[in-house]
Amino acid sequence: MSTIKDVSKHSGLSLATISKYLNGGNVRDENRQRIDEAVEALGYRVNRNARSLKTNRTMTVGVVMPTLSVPFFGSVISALDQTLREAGYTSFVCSYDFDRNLELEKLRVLCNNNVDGIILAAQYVSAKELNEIRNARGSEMPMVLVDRTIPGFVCDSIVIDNLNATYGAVEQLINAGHRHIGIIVGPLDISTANERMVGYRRALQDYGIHVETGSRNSAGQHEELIQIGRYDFESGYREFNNFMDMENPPTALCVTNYDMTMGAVTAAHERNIILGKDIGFVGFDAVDLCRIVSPPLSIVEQPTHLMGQKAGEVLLKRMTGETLPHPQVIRLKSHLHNRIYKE
Amino acid sequence: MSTIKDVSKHSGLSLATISKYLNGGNVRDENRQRIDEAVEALGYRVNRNARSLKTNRTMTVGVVMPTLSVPFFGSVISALDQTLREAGYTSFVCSYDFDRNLELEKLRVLCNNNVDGIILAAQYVSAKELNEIRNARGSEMPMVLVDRTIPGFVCDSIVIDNLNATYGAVEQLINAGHRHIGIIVGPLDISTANERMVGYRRALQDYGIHVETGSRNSAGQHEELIQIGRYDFESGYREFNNFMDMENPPTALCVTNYDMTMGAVTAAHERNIILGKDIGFVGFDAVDLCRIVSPPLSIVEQPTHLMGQKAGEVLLKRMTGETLPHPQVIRLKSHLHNRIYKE
DNA sequence: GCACATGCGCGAATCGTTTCGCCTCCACTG
DNA sequence: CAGTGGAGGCGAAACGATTCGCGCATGTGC
Repeated sequence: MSTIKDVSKHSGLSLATISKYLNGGNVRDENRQRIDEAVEALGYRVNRNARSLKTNRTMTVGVVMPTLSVPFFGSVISALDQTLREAGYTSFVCSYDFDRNLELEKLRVLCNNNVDGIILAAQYVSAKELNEIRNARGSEMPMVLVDRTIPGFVCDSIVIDNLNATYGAVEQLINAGHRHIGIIVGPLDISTANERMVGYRRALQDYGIHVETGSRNSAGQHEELIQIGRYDFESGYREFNNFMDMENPPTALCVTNYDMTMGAVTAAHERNIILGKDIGFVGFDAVDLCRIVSPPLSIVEQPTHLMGQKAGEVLLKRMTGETLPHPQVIRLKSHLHNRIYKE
Repeated sequence: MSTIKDVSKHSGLSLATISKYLNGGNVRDENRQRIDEAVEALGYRVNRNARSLKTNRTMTVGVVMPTLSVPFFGSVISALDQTLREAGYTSFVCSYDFDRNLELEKLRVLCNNNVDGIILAAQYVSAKELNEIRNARGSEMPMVLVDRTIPGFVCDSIVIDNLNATYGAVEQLINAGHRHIGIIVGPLDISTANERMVGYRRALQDYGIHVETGSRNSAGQHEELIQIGRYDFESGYREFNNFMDMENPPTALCVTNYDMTMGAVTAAHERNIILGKDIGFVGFDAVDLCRIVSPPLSIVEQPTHLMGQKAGEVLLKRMTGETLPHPQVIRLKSHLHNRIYKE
């Protein structure tokens, strides 16, 4: 592999001159040609490791996500990547596959590999650990959280207005006449899941529906209308069935992410329950799905593309050292596709 | 940020000794402790750029995929990552979003960033370009193709036995009594798509069904039973409708990837055509989906996990310089979930 | 024709590691 | 007790780039 020294020899110019030219500096026209020719002849390409060692910048960004098997994150990443690429950065994506240790490991490896910034959809990692990671190098690593925030960790974040998302969904169900409404949320230690639950509670409250919901069945057991799943297919499937097996099942249901929506729809299908007709239903994210099933589903769609774009923009500002007012938290509105069932 | 020199000063030992210990060498017990203590006290972490500059290895692998919004690739990546991680490598994923230029760019950037190996699901890039990229550095960059091969590019590959996948699917349709069978394939310059078409043709041939299929409509136009889509939702949607609008539409259909299957199912739904009942149907990949729709769909499931794992294993062997017999092409069997429609 | 500003080119130091070859020291053997 | 061998430590030279400060031309204004 040829180095800048070879280019120097081939062109008869000094290292400094070559380097300067290669980094956008001015050289005499004659020398410009000689360098170009030498580079071409030798097939020279800069060694990024050497450059990074010297400059302390890699022009790469690490993206850490809980999984890559869900369209939601794929779509965020796509927009993110495009925004960063336009500014000359390359993004490297890692998934931690919902594994706590892996999440930490990936973050550490990225820092060590000297990315210039990190985009993170955090799940298990604590504020303490994040602070440690962010300051592992001399200066503070630029970082932007997406989709989820970590309580106690002060950081730029791009999130959905989750509260209003479920508020709107539940409100719609109430307007359709429902009073006994169930919800399947994700693990409450994920901020997103928690906020969605709060939105649900508040909607009920505002409409004067008793929130400490659930009734008691004939055995006197409390029948809880807030079920906590794990954001996966099985949770949606299982909790849907649990709801329907209650003595006094809800007449409407809100399911708050993609996989759980898929699970719930599957369970409904197996029980011959027609969503939207037999019970009220609002799902999340599965926009494709709502074109397929019949009747169409009401779905909350999240602005994944915008989210990725904003995250990229904020990170870019931080990386170029632009002084921003304290951590920015951008809250994006989701969109409720409201399909009303008609006979 | 502290360096190995600081550790040296703090511990009173030489650079060479520290480095040796940090890389698994033996030092006296007493020194071991002093180094550990110094590292801890200073929060020292090796600078990977410097290390890579010296060793010419990064312990990272680049993974290049056409998209991250499809579960198929997410699942391959997950298995891949796990396999590589167990061997001490970190994988960085890039998507080229079905963009030809981006595909090239991502590959080049990865090579320049000095990954130790590359996993690629190639689409537009030519054998010539790939050879160039593979040899851009002094030695040949270890590389494994997944899911797709590039004609003329000699390389380890892990692919599906696509021919038998569609052969089996079509055979099943034939056994169910169909004779006028359509197929929606992907762009024929993707090896995978091409092979799937060949499997379709061969099945028809073997069962003595005229292959240069399609009939003529009343206007004398040829009605083609092989439709070429672009592996996306819209293609599936559009081509399904085209088939159904024919004067003499096929009585059964095979759709050969995830997105197109989704598109076709959606179109069928909108036309009130019940797949499996009104027309024979076999889709690809959408395993979740077939639990949802009614009646269940017949689906070809690809062994994504195994594919990722094998790809990782082969790449590891190449990277560690293990001499393998000439390029290995591993062909994995897919699995046909055969759901027979009963009244 | 002279002094001065300006634009370019160059030498050399530096980034943080690894590694080669040599040296020291100690324990063991005969 | 001298000789030997092996383990572990050390100094110094890389790896391939960037960059600081200096010096040499060339061009400008008087």
